Amino acid sequence: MSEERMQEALATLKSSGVRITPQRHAVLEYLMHSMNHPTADEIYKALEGKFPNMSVATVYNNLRVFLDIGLVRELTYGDSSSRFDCNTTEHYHVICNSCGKIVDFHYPALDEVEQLAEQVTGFNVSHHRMEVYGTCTDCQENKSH
Amino acid sequence: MSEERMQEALATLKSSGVRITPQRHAVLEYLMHSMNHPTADEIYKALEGKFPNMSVATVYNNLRVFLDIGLVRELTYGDSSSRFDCNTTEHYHVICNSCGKIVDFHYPALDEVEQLAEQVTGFNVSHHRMEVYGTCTDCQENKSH
DNA sequence: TTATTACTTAATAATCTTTATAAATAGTGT
DNA sequence: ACACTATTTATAAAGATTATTAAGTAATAA
Repeated sequence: MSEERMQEALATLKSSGVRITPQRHAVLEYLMHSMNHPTADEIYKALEGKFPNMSVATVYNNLRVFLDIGLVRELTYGDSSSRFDCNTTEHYHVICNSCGKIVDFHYPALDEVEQLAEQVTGFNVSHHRMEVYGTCTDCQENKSH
Repeated sequence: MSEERMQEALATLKSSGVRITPQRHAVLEYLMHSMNHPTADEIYKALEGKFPNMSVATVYNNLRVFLDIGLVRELTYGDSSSRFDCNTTEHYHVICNSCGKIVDFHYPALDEVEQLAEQVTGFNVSHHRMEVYGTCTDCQENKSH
């Protein structure tokens, strides 16, 4: 299942004329298989074992390549570092105010919002993003103690 | 009109036991009267003339105070620095992919999304945010040349 | 196969935003 | 006016990201 997506992504890269290097492959693979929207640093740390000499810049470079092609999305929240999400299926995020946990949340796309925004502002709308904030179950329990 | 909001904000500060210093007053005033969701640095630069010795830290300190009291909201987008919005009336933002312009967009609050998110994830939901992205009218024109 | 070229990596420095620290200053209540 | 404490200032420090440059590596053509 996620193998398919991986093959598809590799094909997209190839057709965009992007070389598939071992480091690039590893970053993409990590993104594909990770469910927690990692930061650049988390990716870097996770691949340290496999690529002891890899530079942080390489992670950033490759993330930018993926971003440009549209393979991944960059998510910026209040905290200092960006997170990267390669889940291309439409979904929203629910974020814990207290521990920062991010949970995927499926909801029918809000097309009518985009349409109204276009009418009201004259923008040529491309997409939207939404996040819901709250306290996750773990943090709710911790607080009650 | 915005004078009322200013008075109201000052009252909120006072009742929270926060001192109203000239610098603090100026930062708040600038936020209140600015319509373009400024960054901390923009605020700093704008007040440089009036307060030649003001420190950047002062801007950040005051912004945090305002955030804690709930007078302003912090907006984090893809670009490097946070923006600050003191418009407390509920609204969403439409952001230009090309020039970064931010336009306010009024739409009935998506309460049902919050409710469903609560049910599905078990979170105790506090709020949500949404941004619509696209190309603004100016950038559409520029592209067509 | 070899050479050429362009792309990619790695190492490092630099930049930029934001936060921490400590001393000086200024508000506020008495 | 005095004392107490919050706030400002100046500076340094931290952290994330980008720029730079030299070295390495894949793709392509001769």
